[in-house]
Amino acid sequence: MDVGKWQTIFGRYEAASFTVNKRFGSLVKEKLQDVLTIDQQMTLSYIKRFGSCTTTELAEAFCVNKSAITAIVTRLNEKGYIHRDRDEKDRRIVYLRLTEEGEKVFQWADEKVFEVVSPYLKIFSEEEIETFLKLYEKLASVSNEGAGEEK
Amino acid sequence: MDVGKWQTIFGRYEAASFTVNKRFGSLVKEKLQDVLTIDQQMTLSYIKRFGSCTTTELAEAFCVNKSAITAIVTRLNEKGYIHRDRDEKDRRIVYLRLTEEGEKVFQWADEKVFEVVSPYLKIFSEEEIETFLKLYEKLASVSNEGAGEEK
DNA sequence: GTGAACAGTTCAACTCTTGAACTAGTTATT
DNA sequence: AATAACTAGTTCAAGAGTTGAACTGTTCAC
Repeated sequence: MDVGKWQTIFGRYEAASFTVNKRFGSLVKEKLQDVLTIDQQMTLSYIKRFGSCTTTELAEAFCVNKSAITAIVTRLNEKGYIHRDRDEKDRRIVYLRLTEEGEKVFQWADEKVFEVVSPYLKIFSEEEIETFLKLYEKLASVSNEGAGEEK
Repeated sequence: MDVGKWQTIFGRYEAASFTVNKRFGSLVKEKLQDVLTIDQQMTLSYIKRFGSCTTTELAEAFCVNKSAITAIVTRLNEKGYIHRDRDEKDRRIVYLRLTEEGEKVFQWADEKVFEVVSPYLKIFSEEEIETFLKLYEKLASVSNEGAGEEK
């Protein structure tokens, strides 16, 4: 394939991801009202998935500085959704866990996001969605390689 | 398909888009250095695509309040990348256009974004990328329907 | 035991965002 | 023509997320 063709493909990808991200982002934000921001929801989601995790882990997953995570976690902690537990053996490490309240609000928020997004996924046939996800996951997987170097 | 299956699909979609967006976002940001933020780049890109546009148009496309656009445009204007031209007939309307400098910096930034993203797209076969884009564009298209109501 | 490395936090400065209040211009109504 | 209603855009205060530098504690290696 020549250069021009790749530019066309890039342009199409750019346009599609722009639209999907802005639209979904806006709908999700609206659904979560003043309870959680999108970043707060994603933070709870990540911690929930792994049971507990550290600031450093979150910073790597979110591709941001650790201080950005500290800020988000502090807000979630003030709202009573997250615990900060120091490791007994290595006292530098702080484990982040959901509180009871945090579990509840995460459940609620995840349901809301599902309600917003799933109707749009349901317009696809079972075969289409499988094909799409396989390719999207492939993209996610390669974009994740060589992840150690930056930040 | 039953509910559980849709939840699985939703989870897979959530995970893939999270990874791709965070990774690409981080790489693009790094490439654009202190010249442009991602939102500024997307704003220049949108204006470039349509030749000129208004604050209201941008706000709808980006799914944000008009005042958010005013802020971004003001910064781009201070940097000398954007003109504000009042419509002669309807003097409420302000047309936003790229300056010479704006055209140049957009060209540069678009090239940078292309350099970051295209290597990851190139791992797909021609058939795969076409299938993926068709489905992604379908998702973009349906997510864009019913766009008039909100905000 | 000292110095290097690491985990996490604090801080100032910036960008983006909202929502309310506002200016200025246009359209509709009577 | 005068008033009211609407529209385009801006300003402002407040809040969220981000960076990068400087900092506190803690652990590890020599």
